[in-house]
Amino acid sequence: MESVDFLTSLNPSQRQAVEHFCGPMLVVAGAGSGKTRALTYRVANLIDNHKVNPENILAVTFTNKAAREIKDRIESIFAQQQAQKKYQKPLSALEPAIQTQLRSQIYRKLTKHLWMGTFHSLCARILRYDINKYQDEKGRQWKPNFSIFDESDVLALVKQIVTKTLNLDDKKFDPRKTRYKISNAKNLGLSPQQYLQENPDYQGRVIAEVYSLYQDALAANNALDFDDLILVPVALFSQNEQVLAYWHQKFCHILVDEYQDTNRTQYDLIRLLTTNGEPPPSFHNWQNRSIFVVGDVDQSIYSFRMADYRIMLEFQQDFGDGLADDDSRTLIKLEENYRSRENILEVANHLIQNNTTRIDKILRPTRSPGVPVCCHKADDEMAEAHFVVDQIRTIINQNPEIGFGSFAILYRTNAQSRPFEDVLRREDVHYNIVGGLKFYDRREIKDAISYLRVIANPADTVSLQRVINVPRRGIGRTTIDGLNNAAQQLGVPLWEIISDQDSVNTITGRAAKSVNRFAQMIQSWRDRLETTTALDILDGILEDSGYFQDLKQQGTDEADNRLDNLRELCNAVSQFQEEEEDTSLQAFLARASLSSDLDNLQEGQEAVSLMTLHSAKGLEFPIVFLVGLEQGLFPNFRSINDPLSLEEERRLCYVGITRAQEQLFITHTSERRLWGYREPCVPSMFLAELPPDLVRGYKPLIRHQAAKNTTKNKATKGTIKKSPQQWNVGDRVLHRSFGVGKITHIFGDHKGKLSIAVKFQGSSPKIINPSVVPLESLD
DNA sequence: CTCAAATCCCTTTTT
DNA sequence: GGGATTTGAG
Repeated sequence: MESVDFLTSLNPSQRQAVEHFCGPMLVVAGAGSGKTRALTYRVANLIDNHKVNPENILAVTFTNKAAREIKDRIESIFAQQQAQKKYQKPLSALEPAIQTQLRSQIYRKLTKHLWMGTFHSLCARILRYDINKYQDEKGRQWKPNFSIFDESDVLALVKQIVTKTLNLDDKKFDPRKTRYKISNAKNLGLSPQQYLQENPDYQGRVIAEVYSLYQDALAANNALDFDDLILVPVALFSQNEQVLAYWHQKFCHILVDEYQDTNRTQYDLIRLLTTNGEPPPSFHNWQNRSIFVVGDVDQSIYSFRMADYRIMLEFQQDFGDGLADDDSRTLIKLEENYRSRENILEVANHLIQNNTTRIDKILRPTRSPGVPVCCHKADDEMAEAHFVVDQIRTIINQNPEIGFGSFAILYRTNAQSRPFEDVLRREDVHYNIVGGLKFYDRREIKDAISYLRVIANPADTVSLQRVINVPRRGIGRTTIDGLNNAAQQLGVPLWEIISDQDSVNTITGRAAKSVNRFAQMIQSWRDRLETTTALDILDGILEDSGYFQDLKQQGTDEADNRLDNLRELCNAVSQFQEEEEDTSLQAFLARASLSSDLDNLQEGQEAVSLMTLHSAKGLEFPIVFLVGLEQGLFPNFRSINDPLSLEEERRLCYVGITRAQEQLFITHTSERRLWGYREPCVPSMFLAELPPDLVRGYKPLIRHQAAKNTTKNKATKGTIKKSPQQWNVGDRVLHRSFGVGKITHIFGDHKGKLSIAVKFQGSSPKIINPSVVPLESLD
């Protein structure tokens, strides 16, 4: 096979990343620098030029959508290649039928065998094979037909444990906060016992107790939560050498996207798979093996779920050669931005300079300046929405070639979407909203999924209780309590009682007949599990259970809507059956639990996109509206007093700005309805941190004078308080939030921007630009 | 056992 | 303002 010609379209750094074969590699890739392209081509290159078997490649992406897109692109690359080879024509010049045929050949031969997806979906797949080999420290075990509990299932369990089992004051131990603490513990890789050791105080003891009971409950339901999907493989790999060895040998080439947003447990997983759990130097045998990670510390925005960008900063020490950036052979920087107009990029660069925790990295524009960034102040959230929609209309009227799909409205919180939805709907503009109340969170969908879960996993008592009386079949509280009691006494899942006619007849009264009929219905579908498709099971159970009939009978608009949603669910199942290799009910349930709203966002649909800044990560749009830039909203009030959180908010803002290709609008309001009350709003502090000469429509009130001076003379910028300061390695300095630190490096003048590395007590070294972030010398 | 009214969170961000 | 959960009457 001739070499792949896609390499010629890359810049030298990208090409270096793509052609890297064995050994470790860290790619520091700024926003819009073509990192997804590098990742895609690298996989293609491994297969094509290095003859790596696709089965031996593990690629972790941040969303399922990204995985699907990368697979599609790889398919295109090889289909293109085959078209040239077989027909001496470009792919697009061939008959559609031939094109499809080529693509499906590539799919069967190559992309189907790639292990590509999110940490969660890949781990769920691994567990499907091996979870029966796992036992936790308390002897809890799971079976391969485990359920994946979503956030509401999990919260209900924790709530029950806190208020019922332990009879605690739920004011003192808020189930939500307790759940969050358990999740954080899991993301740090801590078991209940380990958590207890680290938190021996009263509160820690209680949380550890809840955590342990919570694990009991999960095990009793043969269920895992999201965090377990990663934690269990890590624990399994740590306790079972053979299992680890198998997966280590299988995954020779590992790629991780968005590495700055991995957490400790995810890192442990990657480390184990890469090193087979062996300490250095023995794992430094990189023959036919690589670990390739891509990320950007400036875009780390998931610390609330325990993501830790220090993991990325430590890559060179962990896996790489540990040399300084310029000397390192295991580090590549992608610093050219191909996405945004220069003006937009400069605004982003200027903002992010205010952060202290950064990697020394610059992002160079490759595109012409374009129009200035536009800032608009609206009276309230309705006026803000009207402004945005007016702008969209105006732009489209002036440029008929631009479609609605070119626009995105990005906000900090999901709650901000409502006014935009209202105005867009009233103005008859198509829009696509990501997040908020998700499809799989709707009541009827959860009911249907619960039926399927009960069929797939008899131990899933949570789902069983959800559907046992839906629709109403006369099985009420007292009946369920009685059955539950019996199950608890015997220490068996509720299903064991329900499925035994004698038990049911003894325990319950009037309802016995209904319970027996229900149990028989579930069992009859379970018997057909192996021989019936997922779609037939879903359709069958919704019919048998009377769920469809109940909704049809109601005849309300709401019921009709629910019926539509259920039909949509059936469509999702049938689409799944067409797409996937493993069409089992369990595989579908895993996909349903792990798919995000974002995964369904179709491109090319001419609709305005609405989503949170977090959801927008990794996406790009020609025209972006960044809305609600108000102090307390963005940055969010919970972050304002914590310097580290505030920096994360700023990174979030940076992510938002760098989504825009051609034009960026920023809006804020004078007042806004919050919980039904009108609250006055102060412009976000981030607005004052943008370069005034590149932003039209915003005059910072406080720093106006200073801003004017600095733009006139860039060389003196930032030395606001003092005359030029001399910094030396070893100096002790004071930072307003990190306290006292010691200078460890001085990075020379870069375009007149000085960077110094400072080690503060209790944190990793920070790169600081002293002309932007005030530092006081103590020597 | 079912339904409607009262109450009680809520708003960070998500796989 | 609004949606989920809980309470109390029939």
